[in-house]
Amino acid sequence: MTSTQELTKNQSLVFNALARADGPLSAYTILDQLRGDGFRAPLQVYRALDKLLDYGMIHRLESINAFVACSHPHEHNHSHGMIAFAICDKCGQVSEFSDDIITDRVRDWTTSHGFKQSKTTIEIRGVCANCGNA
Amino acid sequence: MTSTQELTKNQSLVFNALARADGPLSAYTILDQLRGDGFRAPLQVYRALDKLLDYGMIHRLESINAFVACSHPHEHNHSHGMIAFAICDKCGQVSEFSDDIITDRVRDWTTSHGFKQSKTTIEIRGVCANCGNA
DNA sequence: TTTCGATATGTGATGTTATTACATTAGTCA
DNA sequence: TGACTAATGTAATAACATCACATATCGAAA
Ligand SMILES: [Zn+2]
Ligand SMILES: [Zn+2]
Ligand SMILES: [Zn+2]
Ligand SMILES: [Zn+2]
Repeated sequence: MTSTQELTKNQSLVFNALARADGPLSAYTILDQLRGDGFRAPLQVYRALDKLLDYGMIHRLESINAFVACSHPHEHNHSHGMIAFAICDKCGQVSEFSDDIITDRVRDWTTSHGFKQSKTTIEIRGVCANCGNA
Repeated sequence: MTSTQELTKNQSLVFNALARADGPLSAYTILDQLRGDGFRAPLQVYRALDKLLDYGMIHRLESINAFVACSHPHEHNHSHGMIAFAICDKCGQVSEFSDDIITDRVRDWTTSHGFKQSKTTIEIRGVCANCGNA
């Protein structure tokens, strides 16, 4: 499930929309982009997004209700640590990175508190280097 | 601005609704709870929430579209580091903590990338110790 | 005290994001 | 074939959030 080839038609269409975008897209923006391909209802987008999230090919940005293609295209599912996103509020660009020490600190807290973590969101909002130099 | 006394009527009503709740509440849940106090429209809630967020008295949980009273009632605005939330998907309980090392690591990344951070979200979803022992 | 500006409020309409419910279609495997 | 699972199509609805405009409240300046 880590190759674009095995995707269904709708999943491919949604993934390609995200992959060619230069930033995150909302589900309804994707829907509008794919009307020419036969998309008519939000569920067609959301169902594909759910699968792509499962496969680790895209990420959901909780703080802006949008989705972005994973920037590590050949290592889906991020078997390494948890992922952080830096989101520019000016231009919308998203930088994805992971940090082992943050991963460790979060795991330390959860284990010491008996908390079984399933998914962790780290989103840094601000202004990127390009936009800050304006 | 760090005392409940200086709040307006609507702000007090919304804050008290969150303070007496045992977990996060959505804006519309708050609205329903306050209909008896004269609330009729979402904006009455959202405007109060915005102010309370400004004052640091409440937090917004991005991953569940809900709001929670700050669990550090006497140190609003968290002049210390950034805050992380552990959210139990079973019972809804939220634990709030901050970690200087995580704060440092995030700041290291942002400064080295010229990214001016304004607000950082860290939300850990999972199952708390109580619910995990079921 | 009157005037003014800033803040807060009331209300309806609208915009945006996500899910429910049900019917249909397409592939898989006895 | 039949039975099963996954994927899809569609309409309706739910859940979350903001816009636009009118009104009210309060404190400082004149
Ligand atoms: Zn990724
Ligand atoms: Zn930017
Ligand atoms: Zn707090
Ligand atoms: Zn729990």
